[in-house]
Amino acid sequence: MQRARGFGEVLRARGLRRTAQRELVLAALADLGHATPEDIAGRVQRQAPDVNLSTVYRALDALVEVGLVARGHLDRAAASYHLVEHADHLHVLCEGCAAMAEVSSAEASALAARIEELSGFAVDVRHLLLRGRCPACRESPPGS
Amino acid sequence: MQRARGFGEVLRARGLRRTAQRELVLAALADLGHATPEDIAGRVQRQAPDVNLSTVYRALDALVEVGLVARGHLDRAAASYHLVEHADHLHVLCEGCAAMAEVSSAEASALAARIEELSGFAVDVRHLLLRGRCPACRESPPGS
DNA sequence: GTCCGTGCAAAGGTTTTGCAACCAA
DNA sequence: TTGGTTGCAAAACCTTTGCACGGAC
Repeated sequence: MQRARGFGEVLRARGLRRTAQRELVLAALADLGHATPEDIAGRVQRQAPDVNLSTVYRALDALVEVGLVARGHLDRAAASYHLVEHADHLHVLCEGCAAMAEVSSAEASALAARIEELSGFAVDVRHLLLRGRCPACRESPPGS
Repeated sequence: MQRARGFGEVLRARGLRRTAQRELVLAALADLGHATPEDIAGRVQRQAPDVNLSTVYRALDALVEVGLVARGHLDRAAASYHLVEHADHLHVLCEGCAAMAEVSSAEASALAARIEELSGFAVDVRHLLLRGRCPACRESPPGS
């Protein structure tokens, strides 16, 4: 697992520690792509049943803080996490059926540049989650 | 208040009713711009103290359903709502200091067109919420 | 009169926190 | 040894739901 290289240093540089639980969370994310904390906990617990859900939350916070993991919001209820290195594409979630499409984040770089020009804000388009309707659901609008 | 014109019809067309509470929620959103359900309830309760928070949630659901209000997510904890008619610009939230910039949503139309071309998904860029760092916070990165 | 909407209170689901034991450095 | 990390359980938090009453149409 090459990804683990550097992992310890990144954490230590912020006074955080490398632990088995945090590695398992990272491995689960590599497996799952996008996942909620509960998904991740389920995956982690297949290897280490004693890992607590709150540990997963804390591990995710730590990993987001050091920049290895990004957080998104799929819906009102549950947060969604994914590896930053997996985020070379932006995601489009269908509001009708929850299907997900992926588009190269390069497509958004022009927008990011324009926003920076206009507002001075640096936008990170690698972690962009857009909402829309997939081809199938476009034919059956929300208020039907 | 011109906005209220048509409000009743829009609701009735879906078998919903025009009520004082729903008008107050709409007025609160017009006042506040972006707001969480709790913000809205607070604003509404200045005029009508008996309006319950759960009524605000239900009113927001109804208004989202008829297309007058849009829902976003500012952070993990609380949902954010705003008037659709107020959504002719996309929002950029600073992850450092929570400052918000607004950019014409026309800037994103090229991206939306490209995504549709690539994936078939219709993306609604009027309600886009981006995350980034404002000019001031860019100088003090998250892990400092 | 009918049926939707409301207030209240209770439940639901997600996330956070306090604390003692544990472990990485 | 030191101080961050974990598991457990309880709490906090946001949101939804059941029910009887009230109001829109």
